[in-house]
Amino acid sequence: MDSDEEDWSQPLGVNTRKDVSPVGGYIPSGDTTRRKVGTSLQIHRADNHSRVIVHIDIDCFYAQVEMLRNPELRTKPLGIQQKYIIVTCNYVARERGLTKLMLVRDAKEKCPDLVLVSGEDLTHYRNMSYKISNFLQKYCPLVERLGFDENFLDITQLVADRIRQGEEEMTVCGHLYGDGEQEHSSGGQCGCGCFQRLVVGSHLAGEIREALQTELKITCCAGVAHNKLLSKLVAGTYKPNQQTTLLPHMTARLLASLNSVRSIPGIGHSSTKRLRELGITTVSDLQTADSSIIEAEFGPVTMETMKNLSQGIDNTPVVAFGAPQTLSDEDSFRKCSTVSEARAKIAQMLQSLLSRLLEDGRTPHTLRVTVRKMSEVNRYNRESRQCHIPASYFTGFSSETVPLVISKLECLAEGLFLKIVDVKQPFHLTLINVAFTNLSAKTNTDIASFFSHRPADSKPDMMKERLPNGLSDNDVD
DNA sequence: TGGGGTTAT
DNA sequence: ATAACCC
Repeated sequence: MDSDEEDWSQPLGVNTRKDVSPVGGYIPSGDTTRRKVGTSLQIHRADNHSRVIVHIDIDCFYAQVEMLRNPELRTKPLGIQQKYIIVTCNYVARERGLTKLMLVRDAKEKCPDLVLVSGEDLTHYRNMSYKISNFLQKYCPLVERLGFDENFLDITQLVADRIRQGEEEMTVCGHLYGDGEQEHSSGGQCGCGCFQRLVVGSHLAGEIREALQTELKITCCAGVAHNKLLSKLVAGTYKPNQQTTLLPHMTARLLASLNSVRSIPGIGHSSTKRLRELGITTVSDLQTADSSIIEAEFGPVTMETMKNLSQGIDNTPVVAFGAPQTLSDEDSFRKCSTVSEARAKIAQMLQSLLSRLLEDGRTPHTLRVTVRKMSEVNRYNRESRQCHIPASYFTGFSSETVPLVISKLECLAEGLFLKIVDVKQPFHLTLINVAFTNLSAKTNTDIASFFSHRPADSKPDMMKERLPNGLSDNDVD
């Protein structure tokens, strides 16, 4: 009966090792087994087909949110504008040749009747984004967010349950990657049961997408595969509002369809540049490149990760999302060159951040200010300073005390700002970011009021308020 | 390009 | 504090 069942919760294969990403949050990697063969070290990468992963990619997310807010926009070409670019647009606009991250000028030229909606305030998008992730979590406990509009679901357990209940599907729900091409080569059976798992997974994905459509009025694309990398890559095969399933034997085909190593999630701008200097530009280049050449440039861990990615191997787990670790607000502009200007922008951002904090319920223990300075050469240069926020700032935090808290935080933020910018010299800023981090678990208001209603002298020494006193509160963490 | 996020060093 | 990475 259960002979086909596998223990998916335990790492499979031998010599399982959790690789540490060299940098960034998303460089997946696979398990490897090293074997001495003569004098050379052969590396065998183990592909793991035991999981079923779904990647959910909301169609032109910001545009969908705005069309829900104002249904009249549905039939019109719609662009979501941030500063002078269209960050995304609906499909009516795409049929007119508009693309993501297009300059407003170019977009208006292509499509004079384009309707523009400002998307600089992310409040509605953020709210809908969490609505969607929480909705998905009701179906599948293991949901990982990637940005505001993408989610990974590990539905391995759900699939196993269905198969145990006797479900036997013969055809996929939605598209099958590579279907319609010649050489089906034995129908893709791999002998480990992954075919049945992925087919059942495609039906679960279909049901989840259907529910998302009827209950939240949101359409999306989905990719179903045996790991995160492939589920994400295959999700975009048919757009919009469609889903695609990849069987392991078509992996090479999917990877061959990519133009550049840059198309692999996890290989970003910097790695692409460094690979190019090694003469590696295509995924095929990376697959066949000499491992020692890559290792010399990136080190052994990243080399293995990249080699694995180039072959569609990715054993990184889906990590359940939680409350965000950062609450930030930023604004970019052509020029900010006076302290009062900066002060006003920072005050504005603190305002909106505090309402978000109020909703969140947690209290931050660190404040960070980041600035982008104008530079002749178009460099990526941001500088930041952070400081501790005394816990007293947020004791008894409520909508009534917001103005008080803001004024204190403005002082902290200005202190940080002055550490980055020498305001005695002329300066030219193009961006300011204010962030709260180090968010503590929901602070129990009862505990706070318990202490604040006692006579001051009955407080334990450590709980006594330390009012802002010179620089003591402005010390770096 | 913008207004967010994450993790690693 | 910065530098990667993701959207």
